[in-house]
Amino acid sequence: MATGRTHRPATRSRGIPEATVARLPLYLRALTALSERSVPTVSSEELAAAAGVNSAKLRKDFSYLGSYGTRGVGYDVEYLVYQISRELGLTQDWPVVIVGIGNLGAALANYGGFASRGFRVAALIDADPEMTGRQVAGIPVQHSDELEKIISDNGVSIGVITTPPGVAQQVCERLVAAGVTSILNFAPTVLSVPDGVDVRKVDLSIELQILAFHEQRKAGEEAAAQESAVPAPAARRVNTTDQGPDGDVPAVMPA
Amino acid sequence: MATGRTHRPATRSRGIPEATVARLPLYLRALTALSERSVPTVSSEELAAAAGVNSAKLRKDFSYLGSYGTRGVGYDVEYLVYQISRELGLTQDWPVVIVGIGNLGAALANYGGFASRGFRVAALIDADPEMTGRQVAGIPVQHSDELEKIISDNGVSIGVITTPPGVAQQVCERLVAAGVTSILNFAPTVLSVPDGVDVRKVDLSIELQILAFHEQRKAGEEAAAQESAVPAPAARRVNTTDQGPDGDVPAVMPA
DNA sequence: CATTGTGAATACGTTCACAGCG
DNA sequence: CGCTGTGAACGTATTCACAATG
Repeated sequence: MATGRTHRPATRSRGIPEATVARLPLYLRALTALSERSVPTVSSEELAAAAGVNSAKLRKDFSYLGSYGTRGVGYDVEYLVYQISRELGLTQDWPVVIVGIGNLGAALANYGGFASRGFRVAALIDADPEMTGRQVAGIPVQHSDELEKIISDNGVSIGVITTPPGVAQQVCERLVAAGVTSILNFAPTVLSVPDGVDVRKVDLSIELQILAFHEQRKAGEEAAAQESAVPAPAARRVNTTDQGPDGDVPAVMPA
Repeated sequence: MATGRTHRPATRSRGIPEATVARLPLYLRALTALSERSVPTVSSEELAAAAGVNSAKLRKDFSYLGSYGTRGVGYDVEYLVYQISRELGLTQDWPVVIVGIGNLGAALANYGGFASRGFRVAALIDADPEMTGRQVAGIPVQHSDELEKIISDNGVSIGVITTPPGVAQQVCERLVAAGVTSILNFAPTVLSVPDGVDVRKVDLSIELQILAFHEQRKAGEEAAAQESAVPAPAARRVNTTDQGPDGDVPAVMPA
């Protein structure tokens, strides 16, 4: 078992850069909105603004898909929607299982944007017999004993893990053994999966910590800004390493 | 208003690379687990395995923080926990508000990993008068009329948006106007924020689409692999891509 | 002639490989 | 002697800037 690698590293494939792939859904969302407003064409500049990127990046991204634009004009909205959908594999149906129907699992089951775009919640699975048989978002919760059967009966290849961290690895292994090859992990754990299985993680706590880092830095800069009377043009002093008197002993807090 | 930039681009600062910052929480989590098991020291190799990265990357990351290891031995667990916590700004308390107490907001409010690590849910805010006054995770839900007052009374600088996409931008603007400078956005929208405000987004739909892309590619590779006579080892039935001879016109689906 | 598509330049991130050191 | 810390090499991503073109 390889340790939680996320993507095939070497595989040259047909080579759409990973960073580009990660932005395609963003473009698609912006394009879908335009499509709904019946906008026929859009320039790279406009679309980029709607997607929150810059236009050079967007054009480069699209260049990996092929030449779908018209010089002097822009891109045909419907056509691009289709091309990106196809590239992302959204023209087919993806049955998905959610394992762990606590607050978060239930929230995801109810999430509307799930059902759209070719993703279909094929089953909700929970280990708690209390949950079994209940309906969440109109879908019955099934017991985890059924996991393997559900996966194979429905041809599920994408699994979502919303269990407590303690059982996530174990659930992951069962999913993979049953045939799942893509996992979206909401549990705060590093999952180990065999080669060929993709894992993506969503981790609230990590996101907050990253924000805290930048927040702290901002505070440092402000403090520095006060120091000079004349507004220093670019006197960025940055939270210089001195963290007060001296870093003596920790004050560790629990996980 | 700048369009949803996520981080200061130019700012040279003291330069811990963004990629490194994003991994620090991962190291911290692994270290905390070791600390709980009273492991005194750990090598870069071991810690890297626990965090799901390779050891060269980990050592390089730590080198940006300073030289906290001992050659021939490894890293002192407690000391590293402290140094990373400090670097991330987790030695201080971060009051956080969650706006939009639907399924997801409630899930986050209940999320345990939230309260640990210096983050404290200072308030839950919802626009629905029905919700107001109810308790979620032991915290009373307050009406969004109070938003500005709550932010300033509690010195909140981090806001979490779990509203429907339609109101996310508007909520974002109120948060920013009230003094929030870091936003974690769960709504599937691009947020526009002024310079100096950080936005991070968590987007289920995007993650699934990225997985679908790779999943689709795997299917394609298999098909190719079949061409050779030898029985493909893991003949996973994969919902094969070909949606007909050629993609003629779209079949656009709603957002 | 506005806008795409893309080489070339730059910036950022990862990995290698080994000198330095406890 | 084992493991860290880090320059140098490599690879990936972003941005620039402009020639190509409908």
